[in-house]
Amino acid sequence: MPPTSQLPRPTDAELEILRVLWDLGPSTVRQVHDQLSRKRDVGYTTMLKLMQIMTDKGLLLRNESERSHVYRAKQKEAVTQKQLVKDLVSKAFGGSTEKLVMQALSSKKATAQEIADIRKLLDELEGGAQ
Amino acid sequence: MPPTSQLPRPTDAELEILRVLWDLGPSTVRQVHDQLSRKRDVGYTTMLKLMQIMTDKGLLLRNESERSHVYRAKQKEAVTQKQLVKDLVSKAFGGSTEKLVMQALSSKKATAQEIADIRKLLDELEGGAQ
DNA sequence: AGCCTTCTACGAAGGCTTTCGTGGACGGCG
DNA sequence: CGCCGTCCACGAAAGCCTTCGTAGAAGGCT
Repeated sequence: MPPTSQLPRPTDAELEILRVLWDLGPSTVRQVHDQLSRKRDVGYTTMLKLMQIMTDKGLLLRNESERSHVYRAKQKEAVTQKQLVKDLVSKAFGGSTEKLVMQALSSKKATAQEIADIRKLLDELEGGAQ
Repeated sequence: MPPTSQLPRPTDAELEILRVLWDLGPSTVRQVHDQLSRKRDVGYTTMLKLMQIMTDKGLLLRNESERSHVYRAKQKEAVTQKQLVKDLVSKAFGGSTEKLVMQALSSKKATAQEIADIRKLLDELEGGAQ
């Protein structure tokens, strides 16, 4: 409903739906349900209800011009991800993005390619900043 | 209660308490409440109830030998942080830690020092891996 | 002993999340 | 037209999160 204010953080189940919509693009409840029920046992009306609530919250947009309504994510994937990271940083890392990055990197073996990618990003950040 | 199984993900309010305990070390409800009520208006019994529930869940340990019970976090800060990052990576980044790191770095201006720290960590990772 | 303060315990309320069952509307088909 | 399958709307149930009111136990002080 609120078009201007900040959207609420999606719950786990909502995030699952968002990921399907980002992947498939605008979809009906049926399509989302078909996709999701491959991974998890979930009822059709459960999906429907969830997507209706998400529309009320402003997380999704709904096109009602066809009999089967077509839903799409209001925000792009990257925007939501950025929001979630920011939220986690503030709530679990005392606001330090660096700590989160260090924790993420040290907890997982990165490939040489990934390390190279991150180095490149660091170069760009350094170049752009100062 | 469950000593062996994986602890549940702390809620936002629980994380707030954990952060105080990691900071102060083992503390009474009174001490946690004093600390937290500087930032937020929160009742004493609310804190108490929350910390009792967290003890039931296994997030906290309680020493009852004194009249004022002394609570401490069961897991170290870094362990919980690692868990939270892993959870977010799997639920919002399709399992790609690299994507989370890129998203985190690009969304915040890092200082030269921070960039240097991260580079150092990358060096270590590379050295250790291959 | 009586009173005051501090603490834990208990329970309940209100809100949110997740799940479905049911029912009514719509459109196609025989 | 009447039936069937698909879809949306509604409401409710169960569980969890967060909050707090109240009561009882414990200890100190006079």
